[in-house]
Amino acid sequence: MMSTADTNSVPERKRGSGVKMVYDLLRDEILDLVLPPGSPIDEVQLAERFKMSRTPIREALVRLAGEGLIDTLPNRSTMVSNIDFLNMHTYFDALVLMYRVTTRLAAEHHRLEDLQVIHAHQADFAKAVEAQDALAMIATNAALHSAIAEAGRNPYFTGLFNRLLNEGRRLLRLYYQSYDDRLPQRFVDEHEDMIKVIAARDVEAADRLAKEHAEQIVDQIQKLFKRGGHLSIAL
Amino acid sequence: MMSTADTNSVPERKRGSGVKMVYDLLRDEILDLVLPPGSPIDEVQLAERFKMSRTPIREALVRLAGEGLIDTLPNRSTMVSNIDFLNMHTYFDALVLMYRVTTRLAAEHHRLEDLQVIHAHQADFAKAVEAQDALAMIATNAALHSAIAEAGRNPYFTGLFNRLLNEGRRLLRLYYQSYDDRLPQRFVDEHEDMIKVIAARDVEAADRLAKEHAEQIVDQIQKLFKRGGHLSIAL
DNA sequence: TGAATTTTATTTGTCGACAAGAAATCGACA
DNA sequence: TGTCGATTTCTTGTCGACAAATAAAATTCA
Repeated sequence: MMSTADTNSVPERKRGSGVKMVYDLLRDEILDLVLPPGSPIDEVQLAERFKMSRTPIREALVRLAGEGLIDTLPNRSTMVSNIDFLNMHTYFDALVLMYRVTTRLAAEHHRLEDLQVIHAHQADFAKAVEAQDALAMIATNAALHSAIAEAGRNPYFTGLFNRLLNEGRRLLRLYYQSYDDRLPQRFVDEHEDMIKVIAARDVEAADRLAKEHAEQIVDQIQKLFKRGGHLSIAL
Repeated sequence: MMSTADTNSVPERKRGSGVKMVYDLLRDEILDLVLPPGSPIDEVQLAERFKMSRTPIREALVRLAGEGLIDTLPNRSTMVSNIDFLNMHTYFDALVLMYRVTTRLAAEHHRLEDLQVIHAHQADFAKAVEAQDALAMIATNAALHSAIAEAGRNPYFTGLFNRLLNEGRRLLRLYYQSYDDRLPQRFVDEHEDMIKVIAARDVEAADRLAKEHAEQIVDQIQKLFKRGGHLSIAL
């Protein structure tokens, strides 16, 4: 009865925290491509891994399915959902529009305290670029734009936009991975300009810069696809 | 071994159908205000009502919570979420934009078969208006705009838009209930015009008409709020 | 009487087990 | 040997029961 010595590390989780833990972790692993599209999700395996029953695992999976991050074959299996490369332009159309609308609204409705938050995120992004840390760039870039959206004070748009950023996070990850050092510096400057016009409450300029910023990103990614032909990801 | 004769009335549901049934029904009851905001949702009660375990009930509730239709107080209770009257203008901003963008895209990308579907929904809507059936008007109007969005062929926008339509369905219901007979005829005409310019692939006109259509609705609802002061709904 | 504290009650979160469904495996027959 | 059918296996969906957390009720004490 001694091998239980290490098993003593029973997590001792609190009551409602199990699902959130599983949800957050799976979500991150999916969005960071640790679990590439098509990876099978096994409930029992997860249950063992987290030392809990299948019930909370299941709840986390239902949530992930609700966000389209996993696909569930009835009675059969569940797996990480595919990245839809074919309809990718539709995603970018949506992303560009949301970039524009959130930035525009931020110029209209931001308050002073918002600018501080935005500046902080921008600093984080610049730091990530300088450190050439692709993963950090993704996270801080998303955080920055999310903060801008928050400043626009429209919960429907922010919810929408965050959802879109998440759905695209896997794509963006590919992008940042390929151009992992040189180009992002341009983003820092573009962000700087956007923040300036937001602070100046110049709505039209904000709209224009956001559009250019977004379309530049889209261009780069599409160039990437043309060059690479296809990507080193299991579909 | 025959007293099971009456027990024979077991629903005999199929395996995966329970959650969908509960989800659909609760969703409809919430959106149609049969369950007004604030109504408590009792798991055991639902379990008895549908003669099933709490597990599938719970899964349905998790989904509904994911769509924001119910709020869950940890360890305590779950209830139908409130309609946010304070930030309503933010909802309308989002709705107007989505009306515009989906209609515009429909003008750009629709195919012949889409028009038939759209026309069918428009006929349904006209019929509902003629019959002065408020509930049918809501359903058919949503179906029409949803079909237009589908014709735009951008799944991100259609998903977003449908979500928005659902979130606003409770509000729209109030609207249609008050102006339950005269005004909607105008919508029939406006819809007719919108469909015409979509068919003609006149993108700019589609955008303009959608904007006017949406803003007219918003105007009417806001007039309603000014007149009524507040609404006969338990917050 | 009123406030603080213990007790009870109700509802949720979690568990282990069982049954149904579908694919994979095996076997019979042509 | 190939095909069809039965069987096995493996995963999911559902169930009933228990434990934790919180609110309400009851009790104690000043």
